[in-house]
Parts: sequence; structure tokens; C-alpha cells
Amino acid sequence: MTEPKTRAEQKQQTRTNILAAALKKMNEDKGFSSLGLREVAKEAGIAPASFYRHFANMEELGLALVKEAETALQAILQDAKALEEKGEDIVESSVTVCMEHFRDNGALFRVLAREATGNSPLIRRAIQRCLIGLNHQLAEIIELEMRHRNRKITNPLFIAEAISTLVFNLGISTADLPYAKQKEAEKRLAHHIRAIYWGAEAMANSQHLSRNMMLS
Amino acid sequence: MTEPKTRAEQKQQTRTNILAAALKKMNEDKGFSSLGLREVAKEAGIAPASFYRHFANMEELGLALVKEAETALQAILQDAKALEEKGEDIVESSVTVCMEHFRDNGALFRVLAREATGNSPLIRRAIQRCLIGLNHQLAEIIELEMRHRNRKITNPLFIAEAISTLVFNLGISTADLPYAKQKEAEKRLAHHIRAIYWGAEAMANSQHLSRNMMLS
DNA sequence: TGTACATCAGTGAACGCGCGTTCACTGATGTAC
DNA sequence: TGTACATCAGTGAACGCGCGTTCACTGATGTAC
Repeated sequence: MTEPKTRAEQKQQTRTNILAAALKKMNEDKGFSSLGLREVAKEAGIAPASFYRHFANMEELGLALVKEAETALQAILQDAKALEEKGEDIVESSVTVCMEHFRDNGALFRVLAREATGNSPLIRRAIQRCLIGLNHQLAEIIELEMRHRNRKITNPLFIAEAISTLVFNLGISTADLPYAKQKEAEKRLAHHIRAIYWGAEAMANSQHLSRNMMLS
Repeated sequence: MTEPKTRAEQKQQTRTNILAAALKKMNEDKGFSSLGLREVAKEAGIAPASFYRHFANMEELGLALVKEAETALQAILQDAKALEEKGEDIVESSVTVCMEHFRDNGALFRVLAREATGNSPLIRRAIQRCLIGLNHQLAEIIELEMRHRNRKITNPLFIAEAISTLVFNLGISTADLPYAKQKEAEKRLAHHIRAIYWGAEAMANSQHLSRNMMLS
């Protein structure tokens, strides 16, 4: 039997069920702010009142979901870093890995994107902090990659910001599309990112490259 | 007196009031899906039942808002095109103009961004169509600009997509920040866009440029 | 122009409904001796 | 090990509330003659 035993484990299990229920409901209806406490409780198989044994209100549930999403995003970065260290083509393979994660955790990331401009200031700030942190980590990975290849680019943090914005948006808007469309989106995304890399490198090298490349 | 006279004008005025009320409420609470019919009616100064003289339900209101946002976005593109024809520095000045529009219509664009992954499939599809159309128009402007300057870039539509995504995201997430922060965001945004332009040009010229610029 | 009638934007009251929240409770699990 | 007591996750009933929607209405505006 995989039945949990202690009370603490039981409780943890129920909490997990609530989070899963919220995610499932969001995948159906879309949108956290239009998600009701009773709705979640019903999906999770508990009485509405039981919800309060785990969260003081829906906002706290939202914060817990953001934390889950943050963990999932960290996992993507870890994968990307591993690829980098293996010396693989970082753009092509990172994009593929990314999209896989988005496929698995589409609902989770959609919460993040939605609530980044959502109802609760608390949740909004939590997401902002999360994304800023991720950008810094991505910037570090990019710098590492550049050093390995003896390249120079301008302001890696800016580049990281541009890349993560694009990945995030494309990823979310295509996560529930059919496979062929996703693959096509991957190509576009890889193209975008490569353009940014090249541009950043061109900017860094602009001192000793022909001036006629300078644009606006 | 600027009092309207005919019944049709009166009705139009009330409709406008409803849209304005919805926008105002959204700026306060954020989020269309958590906006109530009664709430909007109250803000607009009409009885709840009167709402139905203008919209069959909240979703129709949402669609009307999307249409408004689309018009506002078109205005941005017109401005950008005008700048291009004047021969000004298109990146720097377009970004400034863009951010001005985002400041004026922040609430409107936030609706667009939110509901792009929102509750109503009808609204979602309307927004998708709108954004795709805009990307095509932007791509045309970019191609025009490139021809004027005797430049070549890769796939202008891809580039337009990357640029509009970045502009849209940065614009929305900074529209309600203090002025100094906005100016700083403008700089970052201009940097991103320039990197993309340079990258796209570098990619287009890669045949007759030194190979060591090829990255991943 | 004046009169009789039609239109229809806006109203106020009423409806049934599902919401979030509270509370005293139950009963299995955990602990002390 | 057995017994008596404490803990606390989960319950079911009840609450007041604001929601979306309906309906017959009002009365100013518009139209026909």
C-alpha cells in the first residue's frame, strides 16, 4: 500500500490535492481570479470548510502556486545550464528543453503570466521578484557560455531579459497548441534568440567592426 | 451646452460611459474576469438592468474593449510609420512614442494582455487575430525602413513578432511605474530592439561576413 | 403647428443561486503514563 | 501493552450577501397625419 500513515503526511497529501485541483480547474476555465474556493474544494474532494485548514484564503493558494511555478522554472534553468556545460548548441537545445517543460507545466506557467498583471498586489510582487531572480541566473549562464566560447556581448542582463520575455510569451501562447504548431513556434523562437545573440555580439564588437553595420 | 440631443446620441454616450466605467474599475481592481455587471453599471451611473440595452452580457463588453484596444494599437503603428517617413531614428523615437501611448492607454492594453490568456475563447481568438494583423503591419514598416536605408534583414515578420512581444510586455509591466523607472525601461527596450535589428542584419549578411561571428 | 400614437433607453423590484465564512461537531491519530 | 486524554484534519449545516437576470413599467423622444 502507498497509503500515507502519519497525520502530517495525510495533511500534506490533501494540500497537494488542493493545489492539483486548482491547476486542473484553471486548465479548464482559465484564470485564477475567477476560481472559487468551493469549486477548488469540490475538485479536491473535500468540504469547503476544510480548505481553511490549509490556506487562510484563495490568495494564499495563489502564492503557493507561484512558488510551485518558480520551482519549475528553476528546473528549466538547471537543464539549460547542464546543456551548456555539456557544450551543446545552447540555443537550439535550450529551446527544445524549454518547450518540453512548458508542455508539462503549461497550467502552472499560465498562472504566473496571468497573475503577473493580476488582482492581488501580493501575488504580483511575488512573481516580479521571481522573474527578476531568474533573469539574473539566466544572465550568469549566458556569461558563462560566452566566456567558454571566447565571445563578448553587451549587457548580458538585458539580453537575458529579452530572451526570457520571448521564451515565456511564446511558450505560454503555444503550450496548448498541436504538436506541429509547437515545433514551428520553437523554430521561430530559436530564430528570435539567435538574432538577439548575434545583435548583442555585434554591439559588443562594434568598435572594431565596420561602421556600416551600425543601425539607428 | 454640449448636451447630446437625439436618442441615438444619448445611447452612444451611455455606451461610452459603460466602457469607460469598465476600464476605470479594471485599473482599480485589475482583471476583467473578476469584474461584475452590477459593478460596471454602478460606476457608469445606470441601473444594472440598463446594461442589457447595450450588451447581451459581459463577454460582449470584453469584445468591445478589445476593439478599442485594437484601434489604439493601430494608432501607435500609424505614429511609428509617420516617424519612419520623416526619416527619424526609428528605434529611439518609436519606443518613446510607444511608451506615451502605453501611458495614455495602459488599462486598455492590460486588458488585451490579460485576456489573451483569459476565460473567454471568443475574446482570446479576437485578440490573437488582432495581434497577428499588427505584426504583419509592423513587418511592412520594418521592410520599408530597411529598403530606405539599403539594408537587408532576415525574415521581417519574425523580427516584427519579437519586437512587438518585447514592446508589449515591457510597456504593460511599466505603464504604471513612476516616470524615472519608465525612462529606464525605455532604454532597456531600445537596447533589446537594437540588438534584434543588428542580429537580424548580421544573419542576413552572414554569407559575406567573417564566419567567426556565427554563434550557435 | 397640434395631436395622437409608437418607440425604446432606462428603471426598480423581485427571483433564485452559489458564494465565502462561521461554528460546534466527530473521530481517527498521537501522546503520556 | 493498555488506558485515559489531547490534538486537530475534516465535516455539515447555517448565515448573510451580492450576483446575473427577468419583467412590467415609465416617460422623454421621435413620427405620422
